Amino acid sequence: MKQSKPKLNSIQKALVTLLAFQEEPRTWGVRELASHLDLNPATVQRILQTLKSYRFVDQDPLSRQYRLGNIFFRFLNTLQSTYPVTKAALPFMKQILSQTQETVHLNVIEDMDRVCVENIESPQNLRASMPIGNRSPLYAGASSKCLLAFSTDEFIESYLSIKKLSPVTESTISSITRLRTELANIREQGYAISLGERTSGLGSISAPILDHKGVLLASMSLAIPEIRFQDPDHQKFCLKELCHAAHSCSKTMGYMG
Amino acid sequence: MKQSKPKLNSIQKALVTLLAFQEEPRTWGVRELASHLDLNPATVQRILQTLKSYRFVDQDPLSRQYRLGNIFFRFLNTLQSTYPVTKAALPFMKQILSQTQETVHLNVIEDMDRVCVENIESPQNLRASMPIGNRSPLYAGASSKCLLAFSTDEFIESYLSIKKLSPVTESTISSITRLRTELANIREQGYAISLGERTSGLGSISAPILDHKGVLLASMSLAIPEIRFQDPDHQKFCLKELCHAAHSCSKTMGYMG
DNA sequence: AAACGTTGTTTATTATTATGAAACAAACGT
DNA sequence: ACGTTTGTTTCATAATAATAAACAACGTTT
Repeated sequence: MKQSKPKLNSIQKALVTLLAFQEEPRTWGVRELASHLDLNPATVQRILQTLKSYRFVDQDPLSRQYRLGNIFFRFLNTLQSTYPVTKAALPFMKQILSQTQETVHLNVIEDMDRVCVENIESPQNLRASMPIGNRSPLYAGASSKCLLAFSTDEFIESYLSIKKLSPVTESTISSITRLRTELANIREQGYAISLGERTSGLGSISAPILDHKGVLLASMSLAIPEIRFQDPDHQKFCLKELCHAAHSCSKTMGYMG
Repeated sequence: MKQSKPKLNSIQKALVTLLAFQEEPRTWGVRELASHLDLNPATVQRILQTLKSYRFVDQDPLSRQYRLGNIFFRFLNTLQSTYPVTKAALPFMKQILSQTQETVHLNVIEDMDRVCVENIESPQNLRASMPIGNRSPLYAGASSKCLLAFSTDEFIESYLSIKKLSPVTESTISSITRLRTELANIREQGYAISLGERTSGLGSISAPILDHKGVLLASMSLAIPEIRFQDPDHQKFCLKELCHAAHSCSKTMGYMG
């Protein structure tokens, strides 16, 4: 439910309509969606028809309900070739996988959240999963904290002033002062570590990828099941390899630290 | 360059603008894009500003050029949870991976092309890659041919009447009559096999996933480097496991063959 | 340095365009 | 057979987007 009337133009209405499909329920009827967005059903109807004709949405012939069109799968291709980080990081990620045998993933900040933009899953039977598109708040998990820690001070401050630290699991950091010292630590040591902050039983190590100006581009991370995460030798090895790879990748992006 | 004036409304113009980012070059200036789409620069300017405010596009602060916004990464998440096939197929794909150690991928038809919607890469050093969003024509490669073979006759006919069989590699099928007999074969035996039709040195096996009405939902495929593909035992084993898994998945989707 | 040719962006007017209440049609549940 | 819901279409009206032209900010060339 949108509050009041912010007077959207037709394109904005179309985009808001598309965004609605990211929420639950992920299929909508015309009137249902119209009242959710506080728009006229006829308007939503016409918008959906237009979106449908360009395959941005699909309509189930039976239920007549609308859902997101799989044209979006195609944009993924474009994204990955448009963003230089992803392409640059992939070989390093493969290298880490073959060395550590753990799930590697790459994350960026998108609208004050962490979003996974690339991944390679561990071949082991017990492995962590981290699908592309996966999202979490910037205070939960190593990848998230690493991204936040290496952001600009302005961003960190605005983030901390806006966001409430609502716990994701029982291990999630819930105090702002604890988060601040944690971020300082991460900047100091150059990597982030967490266990079960986002998913219970899942450990994670993360290091930043920086560009020629030292500006944060992404975080490269390993997601490791707790049972292997708690083996000190394995953790130490993973940490060393990850930091090395992330640093090499940063150098590829022009960073000279 | 668009021909003539099909009189698009504003939403259509916005969608066409988004679609332009799938083409090369993948970053656009306002005037450049305007002349490409045969639209007024001011119009494109306003559209881009709107798209930018919703993060459907990003603007490079330095070059002022526009590129696709990584909000699209998020839609991927939604897609994969919206389409029941993807969710249903994943466990079977993992199973095949652990049995065959080869890259598994899932494909659907999108606007007369094959598009990869899910994948798990082989852990081996020599492995085939098949990223999500990857696209190919429906006549090149096992996954593509399998999708086409199990489509409706109407679709096949309209496809063959519209598309030209332009070779992707030197092994690509380039004769319509040969393609027809190939499709009949695939329907007969229930799976498709190819070697180097889309990528030289890459073999592929594919089987369809059907719903309760026997309608095609997707094709599940193995992508195998030629050196292992040409081991008859390995190929036979992969084929058996893939067909078994695809059939089990079809049953999950309600198919009773 | 000055003139030029590019950009991206803004402005103001006109006419096209989207809008929304109501009507319609089809499906479902009772 | 009824009422209720759905998706969809209609059409007069009002709001919106389109357009050409001007503006501002760079780079390059003269």
